[in-house]
Amino acid sequence: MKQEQGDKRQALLQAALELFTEYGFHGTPTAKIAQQAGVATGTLFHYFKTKEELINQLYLDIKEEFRERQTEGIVPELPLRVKVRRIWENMIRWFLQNPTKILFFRQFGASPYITALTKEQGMQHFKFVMELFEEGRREEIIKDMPPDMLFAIASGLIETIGMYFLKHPEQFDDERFRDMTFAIYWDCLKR
Amino acid sequence: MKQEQGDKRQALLQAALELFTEYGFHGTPTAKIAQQAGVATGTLFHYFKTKEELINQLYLDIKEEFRERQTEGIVPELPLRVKVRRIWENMIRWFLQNPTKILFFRQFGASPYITALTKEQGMQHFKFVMELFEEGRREEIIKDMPPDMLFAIASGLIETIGMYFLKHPEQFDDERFRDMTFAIYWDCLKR
Amino acid sequence: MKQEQGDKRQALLQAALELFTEYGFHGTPTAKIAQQAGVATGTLFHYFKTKEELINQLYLDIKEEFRERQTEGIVPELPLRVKVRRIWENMIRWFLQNPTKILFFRQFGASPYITALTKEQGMQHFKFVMELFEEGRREEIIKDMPPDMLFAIASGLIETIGMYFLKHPEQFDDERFRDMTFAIYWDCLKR
Amino acid sequence: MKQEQGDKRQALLQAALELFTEYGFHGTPTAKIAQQAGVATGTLFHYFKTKEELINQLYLDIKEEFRERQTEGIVPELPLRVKVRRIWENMIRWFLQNPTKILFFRQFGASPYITALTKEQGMQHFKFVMELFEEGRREEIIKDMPPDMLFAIASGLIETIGMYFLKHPEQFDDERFRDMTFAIYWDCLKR
DNA sequence: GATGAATGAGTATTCATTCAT
DNA sequence: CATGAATGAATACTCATTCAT
Repeated sequence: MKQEQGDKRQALLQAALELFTEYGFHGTPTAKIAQQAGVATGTLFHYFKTKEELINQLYLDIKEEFRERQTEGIVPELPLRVKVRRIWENMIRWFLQNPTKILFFRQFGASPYITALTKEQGMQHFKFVMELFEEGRREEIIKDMPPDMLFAIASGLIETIGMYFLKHPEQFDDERFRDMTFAIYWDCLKR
Repeated sequence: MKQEQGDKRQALLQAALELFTEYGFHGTPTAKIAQQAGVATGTLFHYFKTKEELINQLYLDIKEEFRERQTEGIVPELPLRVKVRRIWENMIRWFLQNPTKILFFRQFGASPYITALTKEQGMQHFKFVMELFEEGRREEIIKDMPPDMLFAIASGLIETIGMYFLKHPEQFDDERFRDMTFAIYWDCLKR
Repeated sequence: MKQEQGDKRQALLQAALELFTEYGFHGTPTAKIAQQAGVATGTLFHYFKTKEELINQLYLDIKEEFRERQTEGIVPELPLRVKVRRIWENMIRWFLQNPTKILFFRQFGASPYITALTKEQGMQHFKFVMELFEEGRREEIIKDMPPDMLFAIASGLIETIGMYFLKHPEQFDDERFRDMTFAIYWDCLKR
Repeated sequence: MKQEQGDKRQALLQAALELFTEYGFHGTPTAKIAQQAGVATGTLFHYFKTKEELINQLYLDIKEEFRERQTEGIVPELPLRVKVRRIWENMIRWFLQNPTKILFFRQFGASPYITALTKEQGMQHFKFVMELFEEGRREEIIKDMPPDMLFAIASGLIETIGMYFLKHPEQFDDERFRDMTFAIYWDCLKR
């Protein structure tokens, strides 16, 4: 029984994620989230002060999970291009395994419900990649451009490619397509 | 007096655009749209059967305007790279002149309010560019990849770059930055 | 063309009758009445100051038509029972030929939309029958009871029988059923 | 405290009944029903999914109450005519004690708001009377006519008589009037 | 007379949130 | 901690009526 600590919280977040991506924030009443999570309506407000807090918490949780996955298998010794490729594959694979999560970002990344503070906190999760790019730039492997431009473009491109593979999952199993799309990504970044 | 034909409809669309990008669909009551457009609440429903129809109509209207601007100054004689560059600049410039319009797409492109039919109709507006890419691919100037992948990536990248310049408008006045960002775009596409 | 005088008024009343019996007063917008009558929305208000006036006018028009039909073929020489029978048949036949009209009364006879004044005016149309009953009472053919009780019961019973035949129109073609139901009616009235 | 179970539901039905008979369905906003019942506007929709459901529930509740009252004091040993008389008086008395309830049926029995299903369910409440009539018909006490005709006429007549006494309540205290009106009813039915 | 675009008050219903149990 | 009945502000949409043409 003790192992159920936080179970309800987690169930609420999961239910919210599924419903939000299918029906949108407004299309998803808190009562329905609670119902799908198998708890009473009041319980949601026990774990999250408001619906907005739930939304923002969900955003941060997903970002955090994303960050953890991103750097799996990365060791310092690897050459830059290999590191970038591995991170790239980590991200795309995570997208394909968690479609609702990337859809969540696509839909709500620009939503007024997500506060500026939350977005800023979410950004913290990408320090590692930004530093990697910066290193590449110093070594004249990566294009010489403002770091935030670089980051914006790289993130946007990954998301776009992820969305594409989400529609054509079978293509990702084909190494040629993986190489082709990574080539696009890399051509963008490299000098 | 006759010049006022459609004035109210236009005013409603404009008001909706501004309010939607600031407060979201749900955060914008129809009454507020009507008020800002300077018409009665009922009038909105005279022109658009539902709020959803207004939203979808707005989407299509903007896409159409976008399409018109996109191909300005393009003549058949120009070499492919020049055509692509010109279209690219047309698009970015239009973004900078119409920030609310690109924000509208960013926020609502994935919204469940925009119907699949509307999105499909919106796609029709990009035939010209798709054919241009196809031509480039046959001439072995542009990467050999599935056309929808190419299109998805190109559109995503343009939007990303547009969003970046929206945050740093002064950089777009500097030719070096324009060249640099177009180079990124072109590196993505070219063989 | 001159023969079309009043055509629109008549068309409006007819459209209103059909729509009211199908959807109720509230379920029938004036715009729909106008549309079905083939006139502009504003035109309705040219002929009837308000929707309520249209309703009340419709009520009176139908009552008047009913009154006209009621006494067809009645001549003073006939014995009382024969007169009553003939009136009875006139009424039932009119019901069967004008189902929407009797439905209109059933549905809206007690509606707050029909003003007291209208109902009183509608009553005037039944003087003839009331006098006939009174005469029968004096001649000790008809039960000795208060005239308004008699009239209420007789009217109620006719309507009930009319509604019954409306559901089973083929039975009215069978003389035995006509006799049977008239017998019920007459048993009510006669001493 | 537990005695308040269902109190709000009952209060809503009672308020609705009063307001509907006075102002009609359309003339009665749900907000007013809630207010008169002493509950919040949202509470109405907690107990009844829609206004229409409230209306139909009210219809069935009244029918059910009517049925319960109808057969009070009826024991099998009584002769048929006495049973019919007692039922008749039960019904008229109930009408006089519950004027809004009979008015409700008069006004809304034919309303499109009351669904066919509801009307059918309401019919179930009259099995007892229908069987009684059927028995009388077999014993050749009651006229030989189709059962639904008999039932329609008997119900219509009771309602008409009830409405009459509602307008002249003092007459019902006079035994002669009770006898007279029952005689009319019975003359209709008996052979 | 006839039109139909425009009006804006009115209404059913939803839903985030509270709180007594 | 958990419940779910109760709340009432908020909102999309309707519709009788007006009036400039």
